[in-house]
Amino acid sequence: MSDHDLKIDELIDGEDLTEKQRKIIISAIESFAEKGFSATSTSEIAKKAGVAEGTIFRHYKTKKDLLLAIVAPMMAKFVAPFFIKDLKKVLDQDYENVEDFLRAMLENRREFLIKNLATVKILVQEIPFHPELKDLFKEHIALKVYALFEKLVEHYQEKDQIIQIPAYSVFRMIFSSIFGYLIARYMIMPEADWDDEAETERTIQFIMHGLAGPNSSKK
Amino acid sequence: MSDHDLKIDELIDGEDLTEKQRKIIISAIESFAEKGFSATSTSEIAKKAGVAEGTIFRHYKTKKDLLLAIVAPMMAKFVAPFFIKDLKKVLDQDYENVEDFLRAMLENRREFLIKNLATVKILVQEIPFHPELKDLFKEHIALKVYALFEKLVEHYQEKDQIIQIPAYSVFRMIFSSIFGYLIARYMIMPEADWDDEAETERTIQFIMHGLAGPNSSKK
Amino acid sequence: MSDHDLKIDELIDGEDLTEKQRKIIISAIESFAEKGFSATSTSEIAKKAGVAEGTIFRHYKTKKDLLLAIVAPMMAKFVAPFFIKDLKKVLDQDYENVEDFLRAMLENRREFLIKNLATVKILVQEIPFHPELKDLFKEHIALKVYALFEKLVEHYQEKDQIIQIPAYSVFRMIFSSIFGYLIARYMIMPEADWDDEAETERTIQFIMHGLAGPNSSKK
Amino acid sequence: MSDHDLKIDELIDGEDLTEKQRKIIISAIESFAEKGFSATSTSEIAKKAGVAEGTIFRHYKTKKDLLLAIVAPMMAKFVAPFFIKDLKKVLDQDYENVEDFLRAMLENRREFLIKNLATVKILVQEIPFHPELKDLFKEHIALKVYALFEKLVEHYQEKDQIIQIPAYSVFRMIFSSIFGYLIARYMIMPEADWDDEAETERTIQFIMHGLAGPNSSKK
DNA sequence: AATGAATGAGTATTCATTCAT
DNA sequence: AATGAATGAATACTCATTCAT
Repeated sequence: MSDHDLKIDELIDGEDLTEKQRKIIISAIESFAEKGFSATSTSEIAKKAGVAEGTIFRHYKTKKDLLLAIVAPMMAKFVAPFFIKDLKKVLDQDYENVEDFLRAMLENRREFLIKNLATVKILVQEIPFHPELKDLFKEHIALKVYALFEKLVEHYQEKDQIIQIPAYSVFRMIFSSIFGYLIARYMIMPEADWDDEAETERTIQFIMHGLAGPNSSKK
Repeated sequence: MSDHDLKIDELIDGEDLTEKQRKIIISAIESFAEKGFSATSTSEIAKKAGVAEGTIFRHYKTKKDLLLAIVAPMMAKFVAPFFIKDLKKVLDQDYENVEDFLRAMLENRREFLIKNLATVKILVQEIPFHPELKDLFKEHIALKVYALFEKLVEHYQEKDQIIQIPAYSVFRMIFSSIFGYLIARYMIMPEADWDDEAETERTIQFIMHGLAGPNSSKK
Repeated sequence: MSDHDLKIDELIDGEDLTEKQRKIIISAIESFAEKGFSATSTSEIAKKAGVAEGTIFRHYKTKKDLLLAIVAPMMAKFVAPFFIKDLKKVLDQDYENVEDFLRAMLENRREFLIKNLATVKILVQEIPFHPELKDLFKEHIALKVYALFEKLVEHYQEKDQIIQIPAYSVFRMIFSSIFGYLIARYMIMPEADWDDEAETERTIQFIMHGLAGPNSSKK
Repeated sequence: MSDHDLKIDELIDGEDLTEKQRKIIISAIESFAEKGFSATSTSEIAKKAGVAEGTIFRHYKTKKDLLLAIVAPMMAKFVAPFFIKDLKKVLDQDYENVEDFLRAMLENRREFLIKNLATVKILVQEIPFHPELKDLFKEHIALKVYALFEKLVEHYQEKDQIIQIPAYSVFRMIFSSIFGYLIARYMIMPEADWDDEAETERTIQFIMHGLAGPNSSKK
């Protein structure tokens, strides 16, 4: 189910990193997530990674390069593949109805979030301050993901499973609901006592009925 | 409709601020929103405000105090009043159905966002890094707003306008949908060409049907 | 016995000081003694004195003027008078022998020290860094005190109570012994359990025998 | 005679210091001695040493650490060894009488002072403001030096060369007299025209007779 | 006489980055 | 590849002093 998600290690090992490089990346992820990019000093990262300050700059020309080295592959390797694989399944009738698709997507994103919590935090927090990140994000999400998603919506709209509203509105609503849930669950109130199964189901049903429109009970 | 929202100026003038103090606050809001709290230097704020750097510290003992002076009153003065006033209206039958209430709330928050865009950006971006902010937020939202909201949900659930699921789930879904919309509209893609009226309506309908559940067409 | 020593208050009231001025001086003495002149900030003094920062500078043009206002009168008013009065007594045969003179001087300086501990501390600590202070000190000690002291030594040398060595050597030895005692007693180890009477006597005897020379037992 | 005293250079080279570190220490000693610790700025030290200001903080985490790096080894390496070596000589009958011991000690401390004048000045001036320094000093002087000194006094008291008064009184008197002399000679009035040989002799004789008591001529 | 807001130079310390080893 | 000493600009914050009220 989540075989298309890689572990952090895989992310990092993907390119041939030295042991030191791995330690630097891991330390940087921890610190960036905890205190923010610009509140984290390179000397702090070096200390936590157990390497000399100079070593960081041997591998990453600037501190910002280090940030990009953490955040860019996440966008490149993980966001896109998911939708591409899953869209195929939808079109190939693997998911006969929206509900199954939503459930699959939610669980898939949940696993991704759990594995990449820190990195996602960094991404979300730093995007507003770094135009390059914004551009990277737009490129990956807007052009690759959203384009596919649009077809998917049309697919279900033809089957009358989704109300006739613009695809971008559907996208926004699904996105808001699923990520609203995951963010609350894993980033805002991870310490609360969640009944994951029930909450997931409610979220799916909320989206389902919301998108089905007034004739939802006809089904 | 939005007479209970104050302008930034009012916020700032609320307490007797000197002219210099006002300039400092305004400059700080601008810079914090644009580059983030810790990437903004006090010398930069001073320069932009046209005051000496020392002047900042005469009024705000630390840079963090300056942040709190910006963010704290927003939570104290704006978040709470809205719900308290509107809840009354609901219980006094001013809003006979959920739909009217949601619409009022969405418009009210929209106006608030438009007026306080920068400050809200700062709040959202800095909350993860400052436990005091998190605490302030919890205190205001969780204790004051959420408690009232719960009653409201029960009120509509008794009238069968909302499906029988836990209030916190309802809260999360409404919150996700409305703020998902507003954030996309004003913070992520403000430059896009939005049909506000239609989009608002779709969002309201999405929530309405989502919360009405399978029997929504009965109505 | 100590009627020629004035209290701090008198020192301060000597010149007509306003209430605020008095508080400033007292606060400054405390802080200068505790942390040193240059480690003490004027704002700190103002706070401790309960006055506005500007008030200090209304009375004392600079921080250094404040230091001088504390230290200068002590030298002017206290160091000189003592010796002048006591020298007269010696020459008038009030003290027939060295011993009585030494005892009187030690007790007199002890009282002075106890009353002006903080101010003396400041004087001692700051003299090395302020040439004006050094000059003031030399003027008072070297020219007034030492000159008189020289006569006194000669007086006792003529009476064969003091060995025939240069007056400045005698001065140095007496000074070292008495102030060595008082400094140890009141500044270095004030918390120790001192038998003042015995220790005073030992010090006097030490000086007496030291200055009497090899024939001291003849007496 | 003074082979157990090391030069500043040795002090500094003792631990492996880089060239820059040496320059920093030397500049700091000069400035601290001249203007006092807290009136000396790190930028001033850096400039005088010809290094970047940051370099100071690479080697000494804080300005105070720099002070301790200067003052602590002086206490550790120089104060203790002297007495230990010399005490042995006394007990081994190398110094048959007090006079020889005093003379040796005075000359030894004189050489030490001449070589370490600036550092001693710093120590003396800063001790009142830094409890850690006071503690270090007490540890070295009180526990190591004084304890040995006590035995020495008893040794001579048994031989009837020193009057029967408490060892701490003897200690104080010798200390006052010798350091009173050295301080006057090298720190207060170094510019005066001193006849060192005669003055030393007078000081020794003063102590000798002072401690011998009334029966001093019996000898 | 007294205030306290305002200043700009200065403070100790940290920063990201470079470079010789 | 890795180090860590070295840097100089930047950092948040403090300073003594001025001045309009």
